[in-house]
Amino acid sequence: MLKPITKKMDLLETSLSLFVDQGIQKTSMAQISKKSGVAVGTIYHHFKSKEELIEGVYLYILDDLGKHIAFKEDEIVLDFKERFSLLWMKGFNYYIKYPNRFRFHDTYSYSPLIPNSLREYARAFYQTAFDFVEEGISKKILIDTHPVLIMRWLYNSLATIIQIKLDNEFGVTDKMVSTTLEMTWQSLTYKTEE
Amino acid sequence: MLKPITKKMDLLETSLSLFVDQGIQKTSMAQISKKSGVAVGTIYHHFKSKEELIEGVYLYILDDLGKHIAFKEDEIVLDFKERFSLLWMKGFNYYIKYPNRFRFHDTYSYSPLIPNSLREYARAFYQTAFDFVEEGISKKILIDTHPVLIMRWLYNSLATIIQIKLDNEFGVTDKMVSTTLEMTWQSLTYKTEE
Amino acid sequence: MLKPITKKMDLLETSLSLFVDQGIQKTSMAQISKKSGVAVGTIYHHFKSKEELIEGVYLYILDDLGKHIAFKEDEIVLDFKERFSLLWMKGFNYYIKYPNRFRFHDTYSYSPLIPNSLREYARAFYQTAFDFVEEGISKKILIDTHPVLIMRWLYNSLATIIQIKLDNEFGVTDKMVSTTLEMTWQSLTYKTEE
Amino acid sequence: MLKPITKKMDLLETSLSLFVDQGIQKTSMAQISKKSGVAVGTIYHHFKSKEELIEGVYLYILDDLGKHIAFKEDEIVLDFKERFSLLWMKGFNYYIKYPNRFRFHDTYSYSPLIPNSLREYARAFYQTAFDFVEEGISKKILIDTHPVLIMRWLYNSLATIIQIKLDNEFGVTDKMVSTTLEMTWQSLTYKTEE
DNA sequence: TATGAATGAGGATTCATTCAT
DNA sequence: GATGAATGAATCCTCATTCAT
Repeated sequence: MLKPITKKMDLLETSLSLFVDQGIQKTSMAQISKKSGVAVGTIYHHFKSKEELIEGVYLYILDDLGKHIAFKEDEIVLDFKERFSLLWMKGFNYYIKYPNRFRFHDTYSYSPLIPNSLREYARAFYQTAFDFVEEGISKKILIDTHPVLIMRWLYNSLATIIQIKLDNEFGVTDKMVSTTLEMTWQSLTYKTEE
Repeated sequence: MLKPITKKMDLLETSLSLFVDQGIQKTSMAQISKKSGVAVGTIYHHFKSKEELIEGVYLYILDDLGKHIAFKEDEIVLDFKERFSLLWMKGFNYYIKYPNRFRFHDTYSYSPLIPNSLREYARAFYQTAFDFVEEGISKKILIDTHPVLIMRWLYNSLATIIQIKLDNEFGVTDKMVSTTLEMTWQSLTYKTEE
Repeated sequence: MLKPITKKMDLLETSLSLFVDQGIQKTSMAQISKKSGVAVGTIYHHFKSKEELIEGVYLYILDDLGKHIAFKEDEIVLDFKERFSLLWMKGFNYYIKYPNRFRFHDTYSYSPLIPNSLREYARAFYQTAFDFVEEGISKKILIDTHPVLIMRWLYNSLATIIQIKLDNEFGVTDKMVSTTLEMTWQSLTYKTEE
Repeated sequence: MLKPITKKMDLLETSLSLFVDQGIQKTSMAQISKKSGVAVGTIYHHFKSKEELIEGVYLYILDDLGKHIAFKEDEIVLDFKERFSLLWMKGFNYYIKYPNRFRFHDTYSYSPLIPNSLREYARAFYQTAFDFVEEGISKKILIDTHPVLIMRWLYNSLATIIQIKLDNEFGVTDKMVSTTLEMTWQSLTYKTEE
């Protein structure tokens, strides 16, 4: 009963890995078939087309990311800054744990290969994070600017340090990670004194 | 005598526009030929392969961006914060003026379609900006962290507001732009509490 | 179960015929596809590239020739001259029966289109004939010279009369064929004057 | 005044060398232009088309070969066997001196790339050799068979030993060369005693 | 004559998708 | 569901030839 789910997951993981390494279009269905050990015809039982497979990968990552960063019950009670740091670190840890997923998001989120309809879906998906941001603004903890700006700023702040870590140009220390988090916090909150 | 340069530029501009609209791989040489009015064979006189054409587009943008953001003589004398704002705004204005160039950089800089050798080249190219960042750090104006982190942070701060503006989700006001610049400055200059 | 073999054979025969009539390079995969009734893509299922198809044709002929000229059990007991004539006539009959195969061998065996690795293979393949030649030399029936010289001489003697017959310049009589065989034998067995 | 002739010769030699190394069709006019240092357009001043260039190479070799093997005045007086050996050795020496010319003849004489009209021409060209062969037959020195058979036999006997020498499989000694000549003579002349 | 940029038809090859088993 | 051979449109690229300079 779990077989089909596993096979679908296998396909998603294999595709993700090939997409990230070679680019989506340079990855042929035959290649995915070969690497995953699933016959070409069988892939088409699970995904109607290559496009649907790409979307599948996109949604799969989005969905899983959502599960990982959602606040648990005991976390909801934390104060805003604590939850802010927690959210950021959860995102960070998730992407570091699954580098391919980060690469995929970072490369294809704005590419023409991802239909706009999916991006709409993603927006809805980020609602929790959105609510969190609006809570910060209304509590006058976060600066008063457009929530979308803050959302993107958050993602890009994460992306900055993760890109560096994955590029592996030099060792990224925990210090640098916490510095980046601090930079993000500093940039989004009011300075109390001159 | 300027003819060939013009033709090459035409090809670069046409390619850029198609690459950004449809994706690099979905853009065929035949399409570029048709839209640019240059025969396929002629494209191959100027660029040995599609790959070289892609690289050409990448380098062309990089080069031109460099010219636009370089400090002029009378700007060198400005104090650090002024030059910081100037540099950021130059980048912002450049990308807003040439949205396709931003889209191209933003989508393909880290894609497998751009060979690593080119990224090396880009790194050397950004040397000026790099020197500027290091000046800030050594003068204790910018926080003491890895210059590469600051460089990427700068690019991503620009990217954040430009993405929003180009996505045209809602009007981006000058206020939001200056807020973003201010966020960037704040994040890079905060004082650690003693 | 024999289907795929048949299809591969069809492709080989069609290719052979086109290669011989128009030259290998002037024969396009599209032409082979059309004449054989096999889709272009399907050809590439059986042969990874045009080059491999060419090699396939070469090896196919070589292999079949080998089967035809091998001595049967009751032939091994014949004396040397009888086996010599038999071998030569088998070669002659084979090539006359399959003129395209002769044309192919004669035109492309030494062309740059056939990789040297294949020629190595062919050499190994001719081992039987080689052994036969060496038997003749060691029995002092054939003149004492390099076996390779004799091997090529044999092939070229065959080629001479077949070329004429296929060029159809004039009727080639059985008499001429036996004369050519006799010439070959004479040239390889003459007695040096003491 | 000799310039154009030289340039034309350069082109012929360059083409010959490329044709032999890579095959005629894989050799592009651009390649010939590059290797010879003659602009593409200029090649077309000397040869109306690639086909004419190929024919030019063919005829150039044929012509030069003719000059080299023609009997000089003092050679005409030699007896038949002496002239026979002389002719054969002239052919041998010529091809060994110009291996590419041999390779070209050997590969393309019967290829579809050489139009039949040229072969007709070649036949006329070989008239001298033809006359010589007929002299031998009518004098009852050469065996009484079709002169064309003897002509081809002669060429193939030469080809045998030259192929081996050029293939460089092993050292070809003078002894082997004279053996091959002797084989040729033995095969074409009557045996006086049983 | 000499040049080489420009042309575009034609060639080899790939690949998403289908379908009979 | 699973398979993978078969398909042919579409892609990148080559190249003989022309022509303006």
